[in-house]
Amino acid sequence: MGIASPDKGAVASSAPAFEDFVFVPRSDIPLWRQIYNHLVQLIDDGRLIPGSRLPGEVHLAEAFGVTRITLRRALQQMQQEGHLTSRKGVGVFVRSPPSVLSVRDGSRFFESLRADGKIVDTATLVLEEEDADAFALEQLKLAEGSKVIRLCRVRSADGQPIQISTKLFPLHVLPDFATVYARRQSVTDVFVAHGIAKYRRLETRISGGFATADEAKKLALTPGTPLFRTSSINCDDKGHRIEWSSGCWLLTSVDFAF
Amino acid sequence: MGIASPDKGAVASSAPAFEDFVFVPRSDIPLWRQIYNHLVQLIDDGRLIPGSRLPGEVHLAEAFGVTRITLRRALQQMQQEGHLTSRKGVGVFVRSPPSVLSVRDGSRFFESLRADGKIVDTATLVLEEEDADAFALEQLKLAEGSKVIRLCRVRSADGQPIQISTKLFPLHVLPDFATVYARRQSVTDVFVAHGIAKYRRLETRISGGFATADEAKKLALTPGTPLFRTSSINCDDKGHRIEWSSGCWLLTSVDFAF
DNA sequence: CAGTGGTCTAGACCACATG
DNA sequence: ATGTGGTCTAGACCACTGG
Repeated sequence: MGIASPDKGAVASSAPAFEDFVFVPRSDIPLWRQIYNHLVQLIDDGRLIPGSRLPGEVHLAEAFGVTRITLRRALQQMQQEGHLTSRKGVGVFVRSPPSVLSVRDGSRFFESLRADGKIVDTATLVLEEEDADAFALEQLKLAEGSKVIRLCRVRSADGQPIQISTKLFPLHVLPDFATVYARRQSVTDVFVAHGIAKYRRLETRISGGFATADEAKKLALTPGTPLFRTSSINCDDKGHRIEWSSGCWLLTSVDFAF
Repeated sequence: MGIASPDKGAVASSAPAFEDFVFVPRSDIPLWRQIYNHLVQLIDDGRLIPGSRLPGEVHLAEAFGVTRITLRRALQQMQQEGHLTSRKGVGVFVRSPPSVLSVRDGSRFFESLRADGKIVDTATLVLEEEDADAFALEQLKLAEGSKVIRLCRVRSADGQPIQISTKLFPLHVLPDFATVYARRQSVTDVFVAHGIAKYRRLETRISGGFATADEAKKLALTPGTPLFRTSSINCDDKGHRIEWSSGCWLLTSVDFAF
């Protein structure tokens, strides 16, 4: 499986997926669409696995017998749909999302993922205290001059990042956030450690958008790729707001259910 | 029909938006991106209004001083984001969605739209009785051999279609569906006419996808444009399922809130 | 340094919709 | 018949990444 490890040198051009393969162009379907279909098929069949590198565009174009521009039309479509990512000067990589995962109330995503046998990983990008700005004050209904905790994370399944999130918490409610979180890496555990055993969703919002350069980088996507944007507010059983959260999800990876 | 009369009058080539306009290319940003920014600006400023036609690609390319391919790169990006639609042999049309609208429980969308002063329109595409297939039986928990009513609609705001939906109803619960609906054009009124004053949402699902050729046509979009897909089930106060509904929404037009 | 993807040019032919 | 958008070719130069 030469293409499995991109760092090991051997690119997919020497892999079975692009050797002795037959590509018989038809005339009733655009060439780029046929190439697109062919590549999607390779991914669906598991002959191209997520994280692996494709042959260079020049080689691929030659293999399909088309111009580089025509080939790029196919790759571009696949990037828009989240199947591929490209890194300038490096190559094009398979970025196929691990099918669709269901999210019941926007909270316990990763249990269902683990149940599917996926290897789940959470990376903490930012964890800091700061003065609440106007937006934070409004969302968490805090008094002027309050401090908040900001937490930014990336979550991956099988090594493919599928969500980034930013959360804000009122510091005065969760004074030991940093300590507990450092030990457990779990927001729920932080709540429990502060005596908040139950909390409920006050509001959930879901909208759509397109990846900014920064989001694209963190999600290993091409800028402009469509994605879900969610934001939500949690409060404790007395109705006090204890968490504001916003996140970006791969459009093709999530299925929200309520 | 869908688009706000593109046939009427002069095209935008003779409109102020493309006369005496200055376009000074910079070297640190891709040309196509600068053209994209320029066009988006024109739409945001209201100098290009939804439904109007752009000058031909050849003329536009000349106006910007670039190749047609470079111009098309900009148009393509705008199509992906739902700002433009193209019709082969006809032209490119402004398809900017009427900002973002909030949907509280996935049901009373259009009141908020009307409150915004939008002109709302619902067109019925299909209304027929049919034998329930396996999927319909499962979703509505019907007995083998039941009949259902199928209703397909397109909803528009200010002449721009923003949603298509397909609904299934159990015929035996709503025997007078066709008659009442023909008179009122409202599903809620049909429920009321059958003694169902209150109903509740059993389940809502939201996922993402890309417009098929058929969906693209009905929504006046380019195939492959990203969109929301929703499906939901309503039941009466006794828990009997009375409606299964699925729909497609413009990604940039909706903001779901729960 | 060599190889990669990103951008751009200057042509061309086609299918399609409209008058 | 004309003009439109959709597709495709055959080149070219650049910025970036990696060894």
